[in-house]
Amino acid sequence: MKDLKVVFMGTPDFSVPVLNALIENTNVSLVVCQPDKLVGRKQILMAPPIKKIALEHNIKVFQPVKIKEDYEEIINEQPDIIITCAYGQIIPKVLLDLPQYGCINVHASLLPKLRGGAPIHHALIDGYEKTGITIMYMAEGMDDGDIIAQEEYVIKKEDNVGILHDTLAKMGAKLLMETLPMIIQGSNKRVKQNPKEVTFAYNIKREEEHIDFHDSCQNIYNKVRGLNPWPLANIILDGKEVKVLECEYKLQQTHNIAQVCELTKDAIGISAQDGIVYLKTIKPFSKKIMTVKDYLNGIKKDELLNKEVK
RNA sequence: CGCGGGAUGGAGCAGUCUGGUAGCUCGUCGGGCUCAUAACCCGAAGGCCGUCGGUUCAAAUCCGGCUCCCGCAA
Repeated sequence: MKDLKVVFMGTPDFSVPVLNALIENTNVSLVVCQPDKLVGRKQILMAPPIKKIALEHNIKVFQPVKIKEDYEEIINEQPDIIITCAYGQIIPKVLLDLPQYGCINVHASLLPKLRGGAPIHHALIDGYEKTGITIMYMAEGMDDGDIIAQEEYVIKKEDNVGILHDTLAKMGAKLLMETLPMIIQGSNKRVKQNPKEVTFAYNIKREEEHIDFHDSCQNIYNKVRGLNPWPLANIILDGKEVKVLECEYKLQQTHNIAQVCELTKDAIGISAQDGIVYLKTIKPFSKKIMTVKDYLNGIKKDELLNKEVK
């Protein structure tokens, strides 16, 4: 496959293993990613992870603001195949029809489940038992193209976004490499998505990061791990925003929902709809991430008990 | 100059307004109690209070410069 001329389109860390695998096994002639972004308090211009990899390998980089209007450079490249993975923009039809082997996407879910930009987060937040990787042909709609191959991953209780992200990223690179030869030979499967099974995984909105303790323990637990390590679930504790990184829970009868109902040596217990959620690792306002054990060392416990949590 | 929070033994904090002995909850080490312990009791070590300068008889504390960390907004 060394002579296969590939245009790769991707942006964040998730697409790094895929790009690395492609660089190793094919001829990646152009990398397309989102423009550099201003990040942080100091508004430093940061290049996407994919761009750094490309530059290290002396591969051309193209960063159109709107791929919909600005795609000449890709057409001029005359790729045999276009491979995308978490690129972040809808690819125009002109490009979909361009390469002889088509446009292939690596998506982090078992399509047609979890179409959209945040499939890893939603797999956890929405309580899926399994998720995985889909290799697919791209179509004009969002993640609605025909499926070529899938690999399943059974979600473990202790998984969070960080673990799932890294696992699926590697799985995606591996599955793509296994599937690619078949695509070139034309021996691959091609299955339409069942419209009845479609679910969506839209990007996380700010208000979705907040925990409502009137919810069930299981849902709260899923939200906490489904937002860790980024962007983190938050609560208002004693009037200040606190981010929650890790928690446990115990199902039992509760009254006075959304109150600090129990303080142990290393956890803050908050009553939820069907039990108590124990905060284990948090990030208090303006502070660094710390265990609740450390946090409790620095406060007066009587003042926290029975406080309302929003 | 976008808005705000912060820096104090190894950890998390109080003390700063109102200048005058370095405090609290842990951890560590030693000893005791106990069948035993992450429990309890006794004891110890460990700090240039972020940094540089100023005011003062005296600065963690007041004034000014700087560095670094965190959240929001983008």
